Amino acid sequence: MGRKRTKPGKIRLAEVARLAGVSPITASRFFRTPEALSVAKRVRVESAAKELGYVPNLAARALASQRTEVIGVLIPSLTNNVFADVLRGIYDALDGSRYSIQLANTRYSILQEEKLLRLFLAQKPAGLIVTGIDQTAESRSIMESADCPIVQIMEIGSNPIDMMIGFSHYEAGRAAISHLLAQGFGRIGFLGARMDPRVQRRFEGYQATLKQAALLDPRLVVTTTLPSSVKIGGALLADLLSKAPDVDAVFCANDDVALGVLFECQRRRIAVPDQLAIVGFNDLEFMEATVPTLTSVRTNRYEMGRDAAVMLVESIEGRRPQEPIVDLGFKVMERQSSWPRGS
Amino acid sequence: MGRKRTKPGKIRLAEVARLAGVSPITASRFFRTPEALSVAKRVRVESAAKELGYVPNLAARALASQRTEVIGVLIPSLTNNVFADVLRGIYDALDGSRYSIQLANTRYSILQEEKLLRLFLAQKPAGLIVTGIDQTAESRSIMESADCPIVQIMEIGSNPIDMMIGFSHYEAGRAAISHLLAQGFGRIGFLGARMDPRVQRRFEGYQATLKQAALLDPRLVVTTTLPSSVKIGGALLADLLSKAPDVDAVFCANDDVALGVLFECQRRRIAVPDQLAIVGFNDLEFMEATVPTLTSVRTNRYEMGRDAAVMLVESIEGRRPQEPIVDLGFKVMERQSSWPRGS
DNA sequence: CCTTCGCGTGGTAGCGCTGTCAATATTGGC
DNA sequence: GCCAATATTGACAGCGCTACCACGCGAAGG
Repeated sequence: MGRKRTKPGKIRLAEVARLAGVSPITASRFFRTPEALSVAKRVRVESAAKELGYVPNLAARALASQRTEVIGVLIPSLTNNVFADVLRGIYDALDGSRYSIQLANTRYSILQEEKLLRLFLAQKPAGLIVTGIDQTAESRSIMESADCPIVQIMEIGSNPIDMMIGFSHYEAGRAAISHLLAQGFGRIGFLGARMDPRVQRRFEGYQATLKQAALLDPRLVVTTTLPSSVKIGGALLADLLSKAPDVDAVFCANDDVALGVLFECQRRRIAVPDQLAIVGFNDLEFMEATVPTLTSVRTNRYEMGRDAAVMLVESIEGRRPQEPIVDLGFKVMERQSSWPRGS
Repeated sequence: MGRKRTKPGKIRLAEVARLAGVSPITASRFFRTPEALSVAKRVRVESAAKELGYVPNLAARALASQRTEVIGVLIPSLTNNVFADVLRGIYDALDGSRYSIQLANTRYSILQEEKLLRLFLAQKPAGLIVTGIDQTAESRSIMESADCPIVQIMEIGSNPIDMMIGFSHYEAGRAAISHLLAQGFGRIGFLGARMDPRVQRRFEGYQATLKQAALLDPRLVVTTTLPSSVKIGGALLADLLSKAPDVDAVFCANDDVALGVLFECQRRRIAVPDQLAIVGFNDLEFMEATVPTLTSVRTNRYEMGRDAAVMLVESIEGRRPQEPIVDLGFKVMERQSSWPRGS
């Protein structure tokens, strides 16, 4: 019958309470709502906990309170630099807080995302950060009925599940093309890898802007579903040049691709920007170190992660932000690779 | 007195057991040691669980069993591509397994690492993956008394805490320099950023090899504690050229730095490799896409993460690997940037 | 002086699961 | 056909913490 599992060396909350001369529940409150204790007891419990080296048992806490202090984070890729920055923002914001992070990788699959969502929500996280706005209908309904705050990151749209922080990839795509048009380029190609929903929307911005200028030409578009990489950038450019040798500028949906394009130009002795202008996307660190420096659309990835985490925590703790949708914007960083023709 | 907290909609193990017509403990065993059940009951419990959509409560399981199925991972940086690959290996290996990952970032601080170690171990993880072999004495003793398997990754050394997987950065540094010597270069510089312990050991390999060849010259060494980046690569080269204009090759402790060096060469119209050879480290994806292609030391990062996770799981489940130290080696990828002089 | 209020504190009873060990079915050996 | 050995199953009592409620007390109000 039963067992004697209690290890003698184990320091439990009860021991702390005993040493402090209070009831266990009072000691418990010290760790959750210290302001509810009288100053005297607060000090007593604090020193007792310190003396015993007490560390709360999170499993017991989770079981008793029916919730955890875990924030689930779903991102599509661990390799993509873009998400590394977002993650850094999230980790920095949550560093030193009571919350811990549970990270999972959807591999750009909304079905995988749905599966992970079920897995996460079953453990009652304190909050959730998910990437993008293209969840399955099923995922949406799971999240809508979840009883924790949720922040969608990377993009903004019109109907958030709960909260949202990001920017419009469509408008960013438009801005990139408007910049090239303003610089005097007219045969503007599009090179896209992966073609995930966000790349698609940049592409839509590209299309809309060129259509408006009556300069849209499907022969100028080369895409692949392969992941973006420097190498693929070279291949995409090679493909584009064979289809449309008169192209005078390319908008690359990723900076990796833009870097690959730059090297392909070097390989083929195509002058940048005189023969071909290049615009990338995300403004990764290397874009201002290349020769020539590469124009790119800067996105605030670190801030996105950081602010998403802050919004989430505020919301968890009952201080819901006024505005559920935060537009972090973007900025076209104009560099040498898109200098006006013949300047 | 007490409370009625039991939500009616909640599906617990007891419900599954009732529907399956078995005792709760038998249902419990189905999820842990299904082979211990008779086939008939196994089927009954399985279909009952499916019908009810039962999801185990991990907090309760952790509390009752006094252990978790969480694998803690401590890495120094979220930004560095190198760790992204390692992480991908870990996540891939653990995908679909019962284990979940708890990731934390030490920011290259062994004190921060010690703090995180305490935090992690207090929650009784199933296993731990830590980066490198340079823990504090305190950290080491904490880990040695932990009752879970631990894998140190990225490097190998002589006295593992438990298990180890990586390669010798010292030997890798030696190999890079031996390659340059073999190609006929003699004034070989070293450019290092961050100067974390692993970079230090590559540097030691550099020094030892050049000393042996009587070609070591402290003026050829330029380092910074700033994080590695493409931009810093250019700055380091500029610094090196001002101190030692006769340098004919550089070994960059990171590929980012190597890329920055390449661009700085383009900026200064220094021919690579005719005037300056370049060798990088890690063999990131872009190294074979540059113009000229860049020589680098390939390290098996994905495999390192993957195999570390596999070793850990095997060990957790009682199948300790024969050999606690796994050397994954490295390979000098010889490319255009280190072609022999005048070839 | 008594009532009302709210603060600070404590008692009790679980949260949902599993370790231990005993009890029962099943098998094989002679 | 009987007994020991093995395979299955179940009862019980927690794991360490917190939700709920109750209670005592001093201050404010009448």
